Amino acid sequence: MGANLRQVAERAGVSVRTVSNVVSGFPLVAPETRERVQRVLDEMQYKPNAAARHLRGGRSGLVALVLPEIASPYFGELAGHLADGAETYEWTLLVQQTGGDPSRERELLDGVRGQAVDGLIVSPWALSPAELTRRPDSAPLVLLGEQDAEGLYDHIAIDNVAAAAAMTTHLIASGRTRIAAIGLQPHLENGTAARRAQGYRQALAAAGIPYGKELELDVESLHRADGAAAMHRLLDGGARVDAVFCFSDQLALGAMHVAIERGLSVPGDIAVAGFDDIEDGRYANPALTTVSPDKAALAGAALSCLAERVSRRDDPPPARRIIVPHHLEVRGSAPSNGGAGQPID
Amino acid sequence: MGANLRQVAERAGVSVRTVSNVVSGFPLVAPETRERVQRVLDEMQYKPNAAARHLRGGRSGLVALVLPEIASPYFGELAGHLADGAETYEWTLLVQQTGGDPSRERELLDGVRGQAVDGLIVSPWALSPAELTRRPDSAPLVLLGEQDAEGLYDHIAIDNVAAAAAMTTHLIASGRTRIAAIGLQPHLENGTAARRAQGYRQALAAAGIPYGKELELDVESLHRADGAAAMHRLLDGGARVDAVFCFSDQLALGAMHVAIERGLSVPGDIAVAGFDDIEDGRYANPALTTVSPDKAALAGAALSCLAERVSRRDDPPPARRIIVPHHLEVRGSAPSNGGAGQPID
DNA sequence: CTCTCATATTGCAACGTGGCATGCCACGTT
DNA sequence: AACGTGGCATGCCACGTTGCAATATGAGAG
Repeated sequence: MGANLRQVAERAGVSVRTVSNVVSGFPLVAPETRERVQRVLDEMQYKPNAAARHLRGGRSGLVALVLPEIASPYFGELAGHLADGAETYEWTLLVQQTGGDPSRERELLDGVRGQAVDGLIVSPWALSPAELTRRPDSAPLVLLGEQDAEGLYDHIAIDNVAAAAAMTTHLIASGRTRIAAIGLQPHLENGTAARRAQGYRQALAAAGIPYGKELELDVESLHRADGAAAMHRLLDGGARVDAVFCFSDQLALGAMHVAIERGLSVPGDIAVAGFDDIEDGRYANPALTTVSPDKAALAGAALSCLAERVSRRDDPPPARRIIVPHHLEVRGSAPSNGGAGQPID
Repeated sequence: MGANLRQVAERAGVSVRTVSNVVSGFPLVAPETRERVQRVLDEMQYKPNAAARHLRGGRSGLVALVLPEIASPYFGELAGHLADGAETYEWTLLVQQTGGDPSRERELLDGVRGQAVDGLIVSPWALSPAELTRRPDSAPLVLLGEQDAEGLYDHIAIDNVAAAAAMTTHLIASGRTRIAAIGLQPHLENGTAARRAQGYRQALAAAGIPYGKELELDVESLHRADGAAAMHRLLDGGARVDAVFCFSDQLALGAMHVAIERGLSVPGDIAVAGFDDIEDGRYANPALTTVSPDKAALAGAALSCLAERVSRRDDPPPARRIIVPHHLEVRGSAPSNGGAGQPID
């Protein structure tokens, strides 16, 4: 077990307080005292007790990451950036999965581990803006993803409408006209899918291409299996289609798998585009064209926002809406130049 | 902020101790007192203070997961199982990435966040067994993956030798004879790659197929890019090859991507097999044949081992070696029946 | 030689909880 | 009536740390 301040103080022949001063770098300590105490600290391998510090100072050094599931590649990559970045602030990242369960989301928002965290980074799934407001005042919180909770919390996201429109425009420019969308989630209020759908429709409208229900497919969640199932529905439905824009890479990989399994050529018969730029997509066959959000920037902004909010708890700044850059990553599954064959019936 | 015991006690007209007794379910409390106190607790939304409990009781309710990187799909899926399972023990999972850096691994083993965790679940990368022993006595630890630290710590793993042999035998049975291996890591001492290589060679030897250096490819790490690079080296080397067994799914996906990019048919010209059964492989094109470890069992065993070790800190049980089941997941990239064309030169 | 000031060190208290020992009361027994 | 018993409630303390205020020491100025 590590030694505590009292034991070090005894051995060094000074008071506990002085040892504490040395440890915390308080300037008013005589150089020789500091040196002697430091030697004893090293000798006894003193490690500050986190529990005591937390109790005394109210800071735990923990930040909770609340998300639907860590096994999802997008969240995994994001968590990686967050865990790395957290070190800058001397924070440790703690993972809380909600599994998309609203009651669990609510519970975690109210208090993760008995308020023992300095802040929360939350990626909401099922909770509506209204429910987010019903939160008892506890640890600071930043939201990942655009929310309609404008003015209540900081939220960090890319411009989903613009990104979806850009991707749709890219598909149109490459010669596609029958572009389906997979990934609408009408039963959810978190707004992300709705925004992507909005960008998709905007771009179609701008190009004078009609859009409608038969090319818009709902999904329950964003797993590959959902994308696969949606693709089956789409192809079974008999609608003419020469491109599919999926609102996540996982959906896209599922959809593309089914397309190929059913004998279609990608991108020859049908182009496939995704959203998120997860590592899998880069090495898929063909490689997946996708919207690439700057995940490092997303993580960095979330952390710096949270840090500011933690340091100014008495005088909280107004909630901010931070837009992080994104770009299109054009790869084989939906290349720029045609590559399109005839739309299939 | 949440109310504390003292405030609740005042409001309820009892002592702090009695409130504490109610909270902790101590039996010697009169039913009516209990009820009254409980009502006040609910009213004031009392939430126990984790820092104080930790300081008093020495339990933090935190378990650290120490791994190379959370963004890696295998670890992401594992972390998901661990985070779910941790709830059974009222633990919260905390993520520490080492990035494969030995000094960082050492540092984290010595003390995560100032000993503030109840235990550690560690997936070592670069540390040798010898270095693992040089650990100051602190929080209990279980290792993921087979280690040569026999007798020192619990370690939970699948039988890597048997699994690799089984996959190699499967490839042989499907008619392949020139089977390359991608994923050896001679510079690492953690032993996992070495064990898989051992199983691979055993199976080849058992089938009377010679093996040698020109079909065994080293990698620096286990990313898709490493698999891709190795595949380029293999194909550029000009060796005849009709199958590739990669020691991780990520390597396999990278390798398969390159094979297809370079115009080979998978599995026609070359079969590809992986290891880990990550979700990506299931939806790859073609779907990836792989060794599937029972990740839920792995996570469950790690947690239950750790829990036992935590509860018996004074009387620690001997270190155990737990083998978790695995099975072959045969899919399109290396099917059972031939599908093999001629080996390429 | 004393007063002041800056530097250096210290003791006390408190953060919220739970273990321990003890106090108190009512009731039943001798 | 005195005593024992068991149910219930409470006060004190310690866990390790740090903020605050107070004190000790030495140097320099008047």
